[in-house]
Amino acid sequence: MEANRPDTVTRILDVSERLFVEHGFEATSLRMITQQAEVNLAAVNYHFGSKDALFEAVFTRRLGPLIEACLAELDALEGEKDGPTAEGLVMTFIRPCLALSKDPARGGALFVRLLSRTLVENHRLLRESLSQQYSEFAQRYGVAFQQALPELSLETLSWRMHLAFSVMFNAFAGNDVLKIFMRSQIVTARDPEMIVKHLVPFVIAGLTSPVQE
Amino acid sequence: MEANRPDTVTRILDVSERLFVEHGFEATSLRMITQQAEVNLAAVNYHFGSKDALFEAVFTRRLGPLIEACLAELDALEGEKDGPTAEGLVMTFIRPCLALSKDPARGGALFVRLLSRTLVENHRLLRESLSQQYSEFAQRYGVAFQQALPELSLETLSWRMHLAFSVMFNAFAGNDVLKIFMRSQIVTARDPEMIVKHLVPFVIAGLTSPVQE
DNA sequence: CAGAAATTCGAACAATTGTTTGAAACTTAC
DNA sequence: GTAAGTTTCAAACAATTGTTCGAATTTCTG
Repeated sequence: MEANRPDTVTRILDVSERLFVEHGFEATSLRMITQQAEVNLAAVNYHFGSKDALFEAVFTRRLGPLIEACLAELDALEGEKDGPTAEGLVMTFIRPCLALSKDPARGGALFVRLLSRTLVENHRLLRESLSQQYSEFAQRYGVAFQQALPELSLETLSWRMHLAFSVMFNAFAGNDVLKIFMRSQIVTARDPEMIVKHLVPFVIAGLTSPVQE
Repeated sequence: MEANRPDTVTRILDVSERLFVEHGFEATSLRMITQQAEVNLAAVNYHFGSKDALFEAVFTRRLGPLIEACLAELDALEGEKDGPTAEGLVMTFIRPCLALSKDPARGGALFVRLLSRTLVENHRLLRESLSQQYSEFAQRYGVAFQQALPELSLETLSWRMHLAFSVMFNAFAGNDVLKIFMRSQIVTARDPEMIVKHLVPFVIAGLTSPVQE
C-alpha cells in the first residue's frame, strides 16, 4: 500500500524540520518526533547521536545546497559582460529561495522559516558550526554589491545589505509582524510569486536610494 | 548597602525579560529566573500564577506603553496642518522604539528583541491575548499610510507596510542575519542612533518607491 | 503590643526530558 | 543456510521541569 515511503533517517529529518519550525527546538521533544515519524524513540540517538546533532543535520541538509545555488547564480551573473546590478544581485538570492519555497520535495518554505527562526534565536549552531563554513557566501555578496553600488560608503553599504537580507529572510519565512495586529485586513498570501512581486522592488529601492547627508 | 533594590515582582520581571531574550521561553527555567533574581522558587507562582502568566506579564509591562507612545506621536502628527508624510509616519514608530532602546530603566533594547523573537516564534500569546488588544495600532497606521501614499493600491501598500515594519523590528532587535556569516566585516554597532541613520532612509525608499507594472 | 494579612521559605510532587542498554528482528554476504 | 553486521525495539536511567503545600517569617493594621 505505502511501499516506497522514505527510510528512517529521512522520515526523522522531515518530521523534525516541521516540528522545529512549529514549536522551536527546545519545545520539540524527541518523543514528538519519533511518534510522528513512526520510528522508535532510540532511533534518533542511534542515527544522529543526539538531539543537537539532529538539529544540525536538519540544517546542513538544506543550507548547503541553497547557498551553493546562490553562488552558482552569482557566478553566472559575474560572467556576463556588464557588471552586476543591484537588482541582478538580489535576484541571485531570491531565485534559489523561491525555488526552494516552491518545491514540496525539499520541504517548501519550511526550511527558510526554520532558518529565520534560528537566526533570531541566535543559536550557537549558526554562530559556531555554520558561520565559518559559509563565510564565503557573505564575502562574495559583499564584494559583488560593492561593485554594483560603488557610490556607497562601506558603512552605508554594509548596513543596507544587512537590512536587505533581513527583510528578505523574513519575507520568505512569512514572519508577518503586522498579521498579529491586523486581523483580516491584509491577507498575506503565502504565494511565493506574490512575495517576490512586492519584495524585490522594496529591497531594490532601499539598496539604491541616493545617499543623503 | 543595597537598600533600595527593586521588590520581588520587579526583580522577577527584569530577570525574566533578559533570560527570555537570551535563551527563549522554553529554555528558560523558573529555577534560572528565581536564582538570578534571588527570590524563592515558589515566588513566581505566588505572584504571577504560572510561567505562562509570567511571560504575559513581562510583555504587557512594556508593550502597552510603547504602543501608546506611538499612538500619541500619531495624534500629534495628524494634528498638524499638512497631511502626514511617509517619513513622518515612520518616525512616529521609530522615535518611541529609539527612546525605549536608549532607556536602561526600561530594559533598553531587551524588550524589542523579545518582541521580535516572540513574533518569529509565532507565540500564541501574541496571536490570542495581545492581537485583539492592540489592533488599534495597526488600524491607525493602515489608515495613516493610506493617506500618505494614496497612489499605492491597497495590496501594494499592505505589503510595503508589512515589509517596512518587518525590517524595522529586526533592526531594533539587532537581528544581524549577515553577522552570522560575515565574521568581522560589519560591526553592527548597537548604537541606536546609528540604526536610525541607515534604517530610516532604507525604509522610506522602500515605502515610497514608484510602482512599476 | 497583639492579631491579621501578606509574603517567603524549604520540601516535595508528578510529569517529562534526553539518553542508554541489551535483546530481538532484520538485512547482507559467503 | 548460517554467520556477521545493521537496524529496531521495549524498558529503564538520572536529571530537570512547572507546580503545590504547609509552616515560618515578615509586614501591615488596629
